[in-house]
Amino acid sequence: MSPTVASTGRVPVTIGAMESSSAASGGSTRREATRQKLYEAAVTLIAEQGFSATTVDEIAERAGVAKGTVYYNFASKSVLFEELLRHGVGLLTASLREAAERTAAEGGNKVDALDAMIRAGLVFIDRYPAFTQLYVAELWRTNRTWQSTLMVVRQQAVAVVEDVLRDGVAAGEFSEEIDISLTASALVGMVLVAALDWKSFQAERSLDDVHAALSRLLQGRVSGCR
Amino acid sequence: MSPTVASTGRVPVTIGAMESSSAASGGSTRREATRQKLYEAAVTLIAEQGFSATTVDEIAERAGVAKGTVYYNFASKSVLFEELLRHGVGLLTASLREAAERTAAEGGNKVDALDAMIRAGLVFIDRYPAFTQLYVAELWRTNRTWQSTLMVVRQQAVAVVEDVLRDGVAAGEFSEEIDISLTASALVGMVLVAALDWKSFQAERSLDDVHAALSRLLQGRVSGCR
DNA sequence: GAATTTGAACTGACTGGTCAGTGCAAAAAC
DNA sequence: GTTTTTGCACTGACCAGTCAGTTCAAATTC
Repeated sequence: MSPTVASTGRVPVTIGAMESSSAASGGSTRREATRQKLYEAAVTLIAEQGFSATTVDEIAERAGVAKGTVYYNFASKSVLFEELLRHGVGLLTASLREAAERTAAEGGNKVDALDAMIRAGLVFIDRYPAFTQLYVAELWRTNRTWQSTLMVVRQQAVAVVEDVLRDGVAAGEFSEEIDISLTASALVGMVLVAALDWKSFQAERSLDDVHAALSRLLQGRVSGCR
Repeated sequence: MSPTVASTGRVPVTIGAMESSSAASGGSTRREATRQKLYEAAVTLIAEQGFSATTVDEIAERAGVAKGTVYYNFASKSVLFEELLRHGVGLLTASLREAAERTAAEGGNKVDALDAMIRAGLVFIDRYPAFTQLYVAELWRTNRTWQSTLMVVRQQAVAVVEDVLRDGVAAGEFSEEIDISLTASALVGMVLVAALDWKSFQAERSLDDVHAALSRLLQGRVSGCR
């Protein structure tokens, strides 16, 4: 699973191994490896500086690859970015869905499922902080070429949360009066911002600390609970 | 309060009137007016495209001003941006603090104060969506010239929420076990993301709808409340 | 199994264009 | 007459994308 990367002492910001056309055949693993390196280089640079401020030369240099290679592997700078987005959000939604299904299999209720998804979200952000940062920075922008990609990808992620809320209402666990989509957004925001603040400003805290704080908030154990 | 803007049919994205050195003296209002126009132009363009992708020529053009005027009024493109940030967050914190103080004066408890601040946050985002968007996009970035400005400004805003939480714990209204800073971050995130999603993807909803959904979440009336 | 061919992968110098910031003389506003 | 704005030409740096050429491992031929 972990990619075979050259010996940079950098923090692993891997966006996971890509399995696509070359799964069964022992075929072009080389190409996948360079694409992976480019993803890793691009994700941190763009998270730090933004898309426009990051040059293709920088990405190539950090990936340890010539500029031409970038264009051999991706049609353009924004295509590279779009594929990075799609790939990263794919990992996130898979992880969220897995968390929800796991609690269901273990006989947990829907609050447990939400709680497990919060943890899965935190684990994801803990592992891929740069990706998360970049995602948040681009999500609400308009007028950009990858806008449609972003919309699709956002909907995938939010839908997982919405599904759990819907099931919870159907099962009588949540009030019928909750607004599914607004509540889902709010929950996502809660996790996203708390986690980014955690990573940026108090990195010394443990994941369990953050999870505990968010759980408390979710279960209304902060504000009295009438 | 509402600025005297030229006759563009554009949505008012004003960042409020600036009172600084020219408060008492009836002095150079003219200069302030062009600065205001530049803020308005810059905030929407940067929100849409990002800082680096926005050119000074564009800003000048949208403000209906010559390029030279931009540099007559601001030392550089990033100085313009920094002052925009400081100014906008100043408005936000003032509004949050005012909401908290108003409920206190009316004899409300701390949950009421939080609720009022949620509403104040929503009202702010409703009025200045572009500013909010731009703020979120930049907040967690590192390695940029205005990083320190951003940190200061963030701390101001979060501190208002933290103060209310601290008071609530002291008054025995909130559990002693809550983590002040993490909870504050989470609450801010809840409002921020829900509101941005509202403005971006379901602009037809009313502010009251959004407020109601967030209130419910705050008071734990979503997840059973045991 | 040595010699030769093939082609996917990669390279990096180069091009055409863009943009932040400057300089300044003249006009307008106050 | 001072402050502010205008218009516009100019510079130097920077950058996305191109392309002719290189590399090398595997396939093919003899």
